[in-house]
Amino acid sequence: MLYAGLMSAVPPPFPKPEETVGPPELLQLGTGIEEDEPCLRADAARNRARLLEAAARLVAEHGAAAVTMEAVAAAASVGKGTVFRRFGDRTGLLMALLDHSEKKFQAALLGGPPPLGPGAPPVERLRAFGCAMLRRSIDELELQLAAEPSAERRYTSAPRRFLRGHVALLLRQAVPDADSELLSHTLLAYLDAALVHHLTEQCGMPPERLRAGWLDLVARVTRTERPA
Amino acid sequence: MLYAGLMSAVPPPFPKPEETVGPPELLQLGTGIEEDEPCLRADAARNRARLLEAAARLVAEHGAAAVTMEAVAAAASVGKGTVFRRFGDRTGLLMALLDHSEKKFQAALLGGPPPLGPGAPPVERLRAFGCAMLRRSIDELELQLAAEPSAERRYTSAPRRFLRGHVALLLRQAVPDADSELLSHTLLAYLDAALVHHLTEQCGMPPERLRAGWLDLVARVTRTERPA
DNA sequence: GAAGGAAACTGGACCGCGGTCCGTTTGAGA
DNA sequence: TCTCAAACGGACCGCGGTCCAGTTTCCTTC
Repeated sequence: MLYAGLMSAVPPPFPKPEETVGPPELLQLGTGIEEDEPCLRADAARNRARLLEAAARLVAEHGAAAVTMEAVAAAASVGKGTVFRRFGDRTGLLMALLDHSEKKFQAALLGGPPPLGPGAPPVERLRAFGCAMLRRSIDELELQLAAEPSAERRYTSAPRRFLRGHVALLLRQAVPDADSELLSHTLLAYLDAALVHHLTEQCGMPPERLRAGWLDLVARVTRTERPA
Repeated sequence: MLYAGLMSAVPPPFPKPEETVGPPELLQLGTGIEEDEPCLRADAARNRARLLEAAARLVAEHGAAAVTMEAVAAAASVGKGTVFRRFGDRTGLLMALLDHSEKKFQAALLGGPPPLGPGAPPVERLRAFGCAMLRRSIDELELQLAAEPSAERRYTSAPRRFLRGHVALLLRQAVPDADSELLSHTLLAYLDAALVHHLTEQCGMPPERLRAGWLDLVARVTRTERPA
């Protein structure tokens, strides 16, 4: 019984931190550029903005490892408890930092021009999706790595669920006979930030090879031919 | 400069903790059942054994979350520094706990009976490999999850490198025209402990479906037909 | 527009754990 | 027996995360 309390999901001390993106499976696109969470008290909104700005500055100046909760709180002239109340934990803060580019990407998938957005055949959209993800991963590698949730929560974060839903949707159209839910996990795994980091930084693979690998993978999984 | 020292790989305070398995890419099979690391002073070997036994007991009695370095040290009547000297960090300790089953699995791959071991056609060996991995993941889920290294080291741990080498080898035989290095990462990702945990525990998928998904994935990747 | 009260927010003391350091002890070869 | 590298152990540090007493905001009611 010594450690009994450690394992159960205890209710958080404050109501609820913040969800990075709309809860269920598909987000509703807003006006396009809205920044603040809707219902936030004036002081809370101000502190939230200051915290994000301070965190971004720390990342830019000292790298993601310098983003300790205490440092961010101090840099924003705010108490430590406030940071946790707003973002839940360190991962939540880092994910909030990535949220802007995340939202933009989701908008491009849902309403942007083809082949990334709707209008192109599904296999082509899959190809474009992977290439865009690889670009994004390479650009924001450090932050994406630092923001990686613990193993238990890795597959339940809102952005992840959205991406998976998107890929599964395209797969259902492209290969109706397959278990598109499982296949979508496989495809997304190829684009995982940690893997991309390993291959590019630690193995020295050129991004071009990763891109070619993605096109090949899509071709095999959908049993189509690789594009010319 | 405030955090300059945090990012570089500092030399460890003691010579070198311990590698879970032979360094390069392929392990050399020993007599089959050797337990201790070769050159270890008597007191060190004794403490190592006591630590592993204490850790295993803690896992069995209170779950992997109860395996804190301090608790293990105390349970083994040993200093905290000793635990770190022997195993490097928490991940190292947990991986050492998994080492026995790991070694057995590697032996089965290298010298066991087909289709897991050599002798069967490569595609068939791939199928068997995945099913065996799924079984193992499901059995040791908690420990495997707890032992997951940080994102930076996830793809460089010795067991991981071995498994990847094995899959890449089979892929080279089965689909010589593909980028088997990249494909092997994709296949291994399907068998990742965290994903298996998510699908079985959080989504409630029956293991049978995962197994079918693996067979389908292998078929697509190798451009073969699913077995009867 | 003033008053008042509940809900939300704040901030810093506090805790436990992973990881490091360094003075002390011990075991094995000469 | 002597010597010294190796191993030991516990004090120490920084960080993520929690708690709670005090403060602020906003909404309702007059």
